[in-house]
Amino acid sequence: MRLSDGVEWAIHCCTVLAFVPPDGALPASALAEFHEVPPAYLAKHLQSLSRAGIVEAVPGPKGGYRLGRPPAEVSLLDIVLAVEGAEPAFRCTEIRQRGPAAMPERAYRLPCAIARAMWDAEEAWRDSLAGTSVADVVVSLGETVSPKAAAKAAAWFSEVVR
Amino acid sequence: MRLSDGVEWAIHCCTVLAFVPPDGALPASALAEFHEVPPAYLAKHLQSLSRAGIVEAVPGPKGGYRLGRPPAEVSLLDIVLAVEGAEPAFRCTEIRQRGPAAMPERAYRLPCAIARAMWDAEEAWRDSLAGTSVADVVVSLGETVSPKAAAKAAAWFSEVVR
DNA sequence: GTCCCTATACTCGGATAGCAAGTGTCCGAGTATAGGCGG
DNA sequence: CCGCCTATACTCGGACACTTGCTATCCGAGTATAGGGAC
Repeated sequence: MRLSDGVEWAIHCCTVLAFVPPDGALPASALAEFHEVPPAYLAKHLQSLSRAGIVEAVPGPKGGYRLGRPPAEVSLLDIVLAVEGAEPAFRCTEIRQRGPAAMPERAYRLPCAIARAMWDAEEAWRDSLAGTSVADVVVSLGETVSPKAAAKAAAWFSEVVR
Repeated sequence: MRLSDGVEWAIHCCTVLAFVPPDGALPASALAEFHEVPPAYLAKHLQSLSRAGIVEAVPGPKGGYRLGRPPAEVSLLDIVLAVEGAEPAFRCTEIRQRGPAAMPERAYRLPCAIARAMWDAEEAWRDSLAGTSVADVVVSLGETVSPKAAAKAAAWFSEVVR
């Protein structure tokens, strides 16, 4: 099991976009430069965020991206689902309904106990992600990043924000 | 993000193996037939379980697999880690250390707040899986499977177990 | 000097190749069994 | 008749092709801007 690298990039981008004023915008190229990742590939993931309404796209010159709603209302789960898709990681293929001990279909009204256990675990994972917002992450970053680093990032930010 | 199909197969196999007496064994071919999955590919996953000590392999004629320890001491997490590998799903590539706002390496002693949030969620997932044993699953199955289905499976089982 | 128009340059968006990991398969190494042989 | 030996057949174990999905990229559609021209 492996999460796409795009998830990490998308979350980092959202934390940066949290500092963009509501009428401003930050181009994808700037975000790619800031994180030193392939611009075209990052753009692909930003499009996923845009489709999900997490970020808002502004076309044309002076355009770019900004958050589609307040940082406190964007959970990490929203971002993960937008990038990775909403399908569950565990997919029950109902192998219990096959083989020499198989029964008529109506015998399988109740969900498979194994699938239920796996889905419960996945729900715990999603709950944890849903309980953390971009605003929370920004606060945590503010507590762990040194003032010098914050100043350096702020200086870069003021040059590329619009 | 997607879990391998082998995880589902491995868990189902362990629930079946829970019924094998301590001095008995069940060949991989029988497990493949019971679940109607490719025998060679299932064998690959059973080997992973064997390496992890979850199942015990008995070579030669009258050989096969049995659980390596009591069903109550085999958690779903053990199985998932054996099949999928122990690497975390989220991998922090430390992109915060790159780009125009990067700082000297010693500025990054504290772990990335984003990675920490992702790992916390993953820990919740693992805790949930660790809290469910094969014995628990067997009990749940006993409660949800119809008596007729159980009898049919038991009949098949008594013919292939050794 | 002011307003309007047009050409421009920059943005996002979807469609297109390349590669790695999961999927599926095969053949070889090892062992308990079953049968045959000798005592 | 009993014990030993050997050949057999069945098991697991690791090494080899193939396919799906992630990784990475490019080009086209749309828009606010900036400059030039007309009034």
